[in-house]
Amino acid sequence: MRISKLFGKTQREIPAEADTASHQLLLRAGMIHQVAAGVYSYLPLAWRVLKKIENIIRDEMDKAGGQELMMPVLQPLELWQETGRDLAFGKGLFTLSDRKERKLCLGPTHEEVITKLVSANVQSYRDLPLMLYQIQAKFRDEPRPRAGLIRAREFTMKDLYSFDTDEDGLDQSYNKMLQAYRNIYSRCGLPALLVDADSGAIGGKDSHEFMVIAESGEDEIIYCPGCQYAANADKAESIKSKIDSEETLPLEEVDTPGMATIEEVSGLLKVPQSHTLKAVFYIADGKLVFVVIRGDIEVNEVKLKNVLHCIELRMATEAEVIEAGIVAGSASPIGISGIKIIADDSITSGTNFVAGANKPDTHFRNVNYPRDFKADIMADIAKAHAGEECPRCSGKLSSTHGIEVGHIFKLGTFLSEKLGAFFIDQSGVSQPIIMGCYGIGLGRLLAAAFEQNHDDKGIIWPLPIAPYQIYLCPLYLENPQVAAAAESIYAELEAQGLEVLFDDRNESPGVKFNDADLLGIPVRVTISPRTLETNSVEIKKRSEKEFDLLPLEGVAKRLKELITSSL
RNA sequence: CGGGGUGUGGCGCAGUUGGUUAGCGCGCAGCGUUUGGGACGCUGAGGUCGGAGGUUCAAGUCCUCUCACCCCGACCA
Repeated sequence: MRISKLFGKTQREIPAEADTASHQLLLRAGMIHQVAAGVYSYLPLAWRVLKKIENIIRDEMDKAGGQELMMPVLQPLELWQETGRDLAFGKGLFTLSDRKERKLCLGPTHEEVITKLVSANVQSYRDLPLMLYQIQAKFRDEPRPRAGLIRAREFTMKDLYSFDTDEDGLDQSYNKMLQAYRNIYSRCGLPALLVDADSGAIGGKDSHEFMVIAESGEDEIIYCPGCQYAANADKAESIKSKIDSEETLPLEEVDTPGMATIEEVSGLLKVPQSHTLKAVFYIADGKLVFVVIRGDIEVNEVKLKNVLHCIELRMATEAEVIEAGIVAGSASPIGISGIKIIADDSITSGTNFVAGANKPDTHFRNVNYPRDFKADIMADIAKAHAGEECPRCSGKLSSTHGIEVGHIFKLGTFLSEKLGAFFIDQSGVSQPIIMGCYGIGLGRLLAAAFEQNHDDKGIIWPLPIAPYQIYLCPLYLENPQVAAAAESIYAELEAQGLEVLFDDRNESPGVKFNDADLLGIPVRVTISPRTLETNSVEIKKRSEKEFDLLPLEGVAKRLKELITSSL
C-alpha cells in the first residue's frame, strides 16, 4: 500500500476529546473516527488490525470445535420478554418499533436467539455437544461510553455458546474455551490475566474474565502475589479479620447525642470500628432491605444484588428510610420486623458489638448475634480490599486496574428452560440443555493492545496484529537512485507476500520517521542516498532503538525470513 | 440520572467592558528554496462562531431554551 493513496491522515496534535492513550493514538494515527458517543468508524488501518484479530479468534474457535454461523442484529423484543432479560438489560437495550408497531431491539448479545435456534435443531443427546459462534456487531446503550473503543455502544464481538448434556460436558467445553482464549491473547501479543468474575443474576456457577493490566482499565482486580488468586473486585473475597470473642454481656443502652456515623459512634464510645455494626439501606426492585455489616467493612453491591436475586438495586434515600419507620443514624435490626434483613457473615465472629438502638441519639452496647436479632439472609456481601488476607493462602492481597478483554460464563439451564431448549437423554427423558457463553470484544482488544504497547511516539504493534509488517521509508525520493531502489524493493517485498506500507510521499525525513513511529509498523526499512552508497538499506524494529544495515541484494528474502521467524 | 466541563475552517486554540470585513498555529492547494527525527519563503482556498429564540442601533461576546460531546460518579452479560 502506498501511503499517498491510503485513506486516513495522521495528526500532529492530540484531539481534545480524548484523554486515554489508546483513544488519543487511535485518533492521531487516523485509525478511527467518531460518529456519535461510543460509535466509531474504523478506517482502513484499524480495519486491517481488526480483521487480523478476527482471523486469530476464528482460527482458535474452529480449532476448539466451534462452528461459525451468523445471527441477526434485529431481534423481536418478545424473545427478551420470554426470559425476562429485557428487564435485566433495562435501558441498555436499544429498542425500536417497526411499521406495524411491533417492538424490536438491536441485539446486545445473542443467548435468546441462539437458544431458540438450537432448540429447533436439537432433539437428542446425539446432537450434542455443540459449540456455535459468530463475530458481529453488538449494541448496548451504555450509560456512559468512554475512552474511545474501550467502552462503545456499538462494537464487534465474538460470541460463542456451548450446549452440553451434563455438567461434565459443560466443564469440558468451558476448559476448551479457556485454553482457546489463552491462545488468542498470546497470539495477539497481549498478556491477559485470568480472574474470577461475577456471573450476574442469571449466571451459573463459574465465570472468569481475562484482564489486560492497564492504568486506564475500568475494572479493579484484587489479586494475591503469593498464590494465583485473582478476582474482579466485584467478586473478590478476603479473609475478614477475626474479632476476639469475649463472654457475652447483657444489652445496655447508651446515649449518643448527635452521633450517626460509625466514626462518630466508635469515637465517642472508644470502641474500634470493628466492634460496631453498621446498618445500610437499599431499595431492591422497589423494596427496602436492611443490610447489617461489621462497622469496619464496606458492602459489595454486586454480591448483595446476587444474594437478593434482584434486578435493580440502589441505596435508599434518607426519606425512604425514615418513611419505613427507621431511626436513621441509630438503626439496628434489633426488634425490627417486616423488613428483609441481610447480614454479612462478618458479624458471626466477635461479641458485644455496638449497634443502633432504634431510638434517636441512642445506641446499644453488647449486641450479640444471633442472641439479639436474626437475619433473613446471611452471606458474604463484603468488599475485599488490598492489604487484607488472601482467601486461598493467607498472603496479603494487592489490587490493580485492568481492561476486561474477554468474559466466559457457565450459564447452566436458566435460558434453555425458559426458551424450551430440551433434549432426550439416553434413557428417553427430556432434559434442559446446559449452556455456556464466551465473549471477546474485538475493538476493545485492539484498544487494549494500544494501552499495552505504546511509547510517547505512538503505537508499537505486536507483529501478528500489525496493520502492515513493513514500513518502507525512502528518503529524498526525488533522487532517481532512491526512487528506483524503493520501487524495486517494494515490488520484491510484495512478491514475497509481505505486507508493506510504502511511504511514497515527498516528505522530510522527520515527518516520515514520526509517522512510522506513530503508526507503529514493526519493521522500518529506510533507503537513502547514504545507504545506497554502501548498497544497503537500514532495518529498524519499532520496538528497538538500534538499527542494522542489510545489503540491498536479497533484502526482500532476508526480511521475509525475519518476519516469518518472529511470527 | 447526579456533579463538572467544552462547543469558533480538517486538527489545536485566541477573541478585552457587546463596536468595522472573526484571528493565530498546524494541516490543505500552487510556486520556489530545502530536508537523516515533525524545514523555510511567497501566494491562496476554507468559517451560517453547535442550534433556536430574545435583548440591542449593533451579539462569537449578554439573557432564555435546547442539542451534542468529554470527564467524575451512579449504572453497566
